[in-house]
Amino acid sequence: MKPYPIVARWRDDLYLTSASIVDFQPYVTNGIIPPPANPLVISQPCIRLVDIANTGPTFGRHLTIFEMGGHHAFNYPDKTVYWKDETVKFHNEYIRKELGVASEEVTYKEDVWSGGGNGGPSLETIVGGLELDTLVFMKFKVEGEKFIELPIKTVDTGYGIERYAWVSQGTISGFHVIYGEVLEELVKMVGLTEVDQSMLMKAARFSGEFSIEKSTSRPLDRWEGAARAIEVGVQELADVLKPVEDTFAVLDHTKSLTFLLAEGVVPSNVREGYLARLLIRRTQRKLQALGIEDSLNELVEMQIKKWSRDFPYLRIARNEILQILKVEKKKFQKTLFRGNALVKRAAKDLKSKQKRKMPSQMLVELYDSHGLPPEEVRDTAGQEGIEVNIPQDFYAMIAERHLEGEPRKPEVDNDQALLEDLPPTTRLYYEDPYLTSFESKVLRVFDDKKIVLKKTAFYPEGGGQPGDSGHIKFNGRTVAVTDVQKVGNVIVHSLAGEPPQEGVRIRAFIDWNRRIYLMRAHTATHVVMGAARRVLGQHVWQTGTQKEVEQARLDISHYQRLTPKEVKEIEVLANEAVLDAIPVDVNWLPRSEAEANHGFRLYQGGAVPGKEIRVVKVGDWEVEACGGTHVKNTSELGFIKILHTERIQDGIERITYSTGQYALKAVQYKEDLIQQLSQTLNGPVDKLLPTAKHLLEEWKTSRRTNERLEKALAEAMAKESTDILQRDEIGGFHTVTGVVNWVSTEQGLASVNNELLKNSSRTIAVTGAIINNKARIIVSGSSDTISTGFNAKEIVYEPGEILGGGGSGSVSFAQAGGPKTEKIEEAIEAAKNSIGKIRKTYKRGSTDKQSGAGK
RNA sequence: GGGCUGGUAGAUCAGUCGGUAUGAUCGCCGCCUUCGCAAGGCGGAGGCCGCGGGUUCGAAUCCCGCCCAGUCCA
Repeated sequence: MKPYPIVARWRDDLYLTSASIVDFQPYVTNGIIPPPANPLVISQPCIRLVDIANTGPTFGRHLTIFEMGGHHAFNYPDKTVYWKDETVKFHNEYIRKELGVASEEVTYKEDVWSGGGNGGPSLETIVGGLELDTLVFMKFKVEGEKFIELPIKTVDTGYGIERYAWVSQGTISGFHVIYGEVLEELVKMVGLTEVDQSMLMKAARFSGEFSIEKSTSRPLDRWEGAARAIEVGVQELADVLKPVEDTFAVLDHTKSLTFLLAEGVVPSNVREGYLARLLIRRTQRKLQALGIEDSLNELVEMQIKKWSRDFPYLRIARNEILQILKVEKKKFQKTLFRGNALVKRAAKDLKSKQKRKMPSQMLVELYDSHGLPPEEVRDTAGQEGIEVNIPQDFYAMIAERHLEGEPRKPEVDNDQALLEDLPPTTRLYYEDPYLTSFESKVLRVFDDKKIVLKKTAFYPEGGGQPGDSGHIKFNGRTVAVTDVQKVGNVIVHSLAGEPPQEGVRIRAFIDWNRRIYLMRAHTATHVVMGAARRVLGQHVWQTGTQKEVEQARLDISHYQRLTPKEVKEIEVLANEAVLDAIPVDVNWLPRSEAEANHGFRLYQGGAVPGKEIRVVKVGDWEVEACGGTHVKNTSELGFIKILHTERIQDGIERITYSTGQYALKAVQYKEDLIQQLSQTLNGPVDKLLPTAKHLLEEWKTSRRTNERLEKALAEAMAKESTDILQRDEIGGFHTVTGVVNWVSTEQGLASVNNELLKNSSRTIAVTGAIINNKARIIVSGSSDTISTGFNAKEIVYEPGEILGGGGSGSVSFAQAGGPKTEKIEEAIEAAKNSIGKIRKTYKRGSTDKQSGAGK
């Protein structure tokens, strides 16, 4: 068999292909479709990120990307291909006769294997201390504690292809044999040639002990044994091994990235895109440690060159891969730049509080919210003299923050059991999507309002297309159909009135205007998808859709915000497809035939269940597996108008559009807006932009002018002795009080106060004004007043109450206000009275202090 | 899909208890200095405090919604 893609698009329970058997789950292993061959052999590229920390340290025992050789046999109750004994026999023959391994060097270790809901006996085979493969005999379905025997028993073998190569060639590390010339090139770039080769050779014999254990508290422990055995210091050994480990890891990660990006995985903060981002950032950090931080693209190019001999599609995707990496690297640099500035500020803040250590909670926060690895934080904070201890359970602390809020399970559909005895409903909407009315018999009535018909043209909700609505007629009555759902193979109609009896014949009518627009929306989605891929590239995949009558939306993977230019190009191309009047063909094909003819691009809408797949083909424009109803020809869409785009996640763009009359309506709506704008601004449509700019400029200028004028007036008022304001001597203060009726803003009134204080160092200013139909007064005092017991905040409480509001502020500056504008003079008088009482308060205050009563 | 940050001058960011944005640094403009440049000194311009609601006498600040950006987890 040819290998399957590395992104498991045909499954909704996995992002990536992690084993060769994944290719055949669940349809072959559950007996829904026959295997493409039986028995079969495959070498399947797989990605697993669970061992990412040890990829590098263990010299090749752990990898994130590897090929799993599998020979599989699917044993049916009536036909056995081969099982345990033959499998072991075949394996043993291969090892001994083909590879020439001596019998006594092969160890078989028996165990019980379970995973992914299946289980059975297994054998691990070990040669020269290295586990080479696992032979699994899947015969149980695992449900909790129970093992239930499966009708189809599958031989699931996994041969570690890279491990075979390593063992058979006896190189220092697995990476030497996997990457050959790419490794040599990288070693040159890093400058590792000066590394003590003999020490590396000696140490390699102990590389099985080098794995990073989560519990290890001291980072050098894992090299302890090797260092003792070859009689060097552990630090000396670590200095040699650290860059070697990083070099190995970089080789592995860049290969993983090459395969992931080639299959259209776009780096993102969600789903498999996040895995790609994780790999890029990890690789980038290692490249930095090795001192070759600018060589990511160069390395990936080398990987493309090497692996496209076996996987030619890598070469086709070359330009897109490199472009995506470039964009992603820039994003990472920006994040780091921003983050390090943040760490520096945090460190300075800690220093100012006389703290020398960074609390671990801060470290967690920096990683979780800002993506800063703890090591990076330690380095940056260290430069500011702040000590950072990375807790042993750092990542557990992160995990803890994400524990709350388990994803809620979808509600269990109880209807299914109720309807199990019914035959599958005949789906007239597939036979003729243009059928608007039909006759049928009522097979089942339940829940007082739900009915099942023998056959129906009502489309049940699915694939982002809402269910149809309409009505049924029987016994001279008419009842509306409000919702249509698929339950198993049966279609359930919800009614808005009293349902017919079981067995009654009814006549049904579909709300056709609604349905035809849902069909247009659905076909338009395929057309826009095809256009988007042509404009943006092969990495564009559909990640979700929703169709409505007036508009539909399509979410696609893309690594950058869509530019208005790209959106226009997509719109133009989509409408070209409409003008070209492309026929839409629908065919039911066996799963393997559909995959063979059209590739895994079929699964745009996610995994599709079933033995046969409904393939919707819009000429050469777009082919997708799809269960929706479609128009016969793209010309029926009339016109596609993209309404807007948004970024719903990093790496996912949402495009919203309308078809036909609704598209026209959208254009007309925008035209109306422009007309209204033109009337409001009193300018011709084609001069709207300069008019608006001009207006905005003018507004800004006049606002500034106003501010300046108010300030100048305030200054003038403070200097001149006008009779607007009243000047008194109260309780030893100069007071300036009164209503300033020409100010229009809080700032204006404040600057008047500010200017008044400049008269002397013992001035108290109380000014009021009507601002926005509310009374407002400000009380402030100049420098000496505060030390003599003046507190603006206290003065302002009473006036605030008088005005029907409140007041507060600081010791030297306070504001009060309220809706009772007619009482503004009264409020100012109250403030003056309070000022008169200050001295008393002050004296009493000091008396209290002497008597020791405190406040 | 869920969690967590952030959005204030051209850039990076302060802004405490809701009460005048005397905002800071860099950059920009002018002047001084110089044959000229850089550096330095002095002065200046530059803000719908992301958008829309709400609470309040009063919101950059509190509450709700939206938009934009970042990040972690599955």
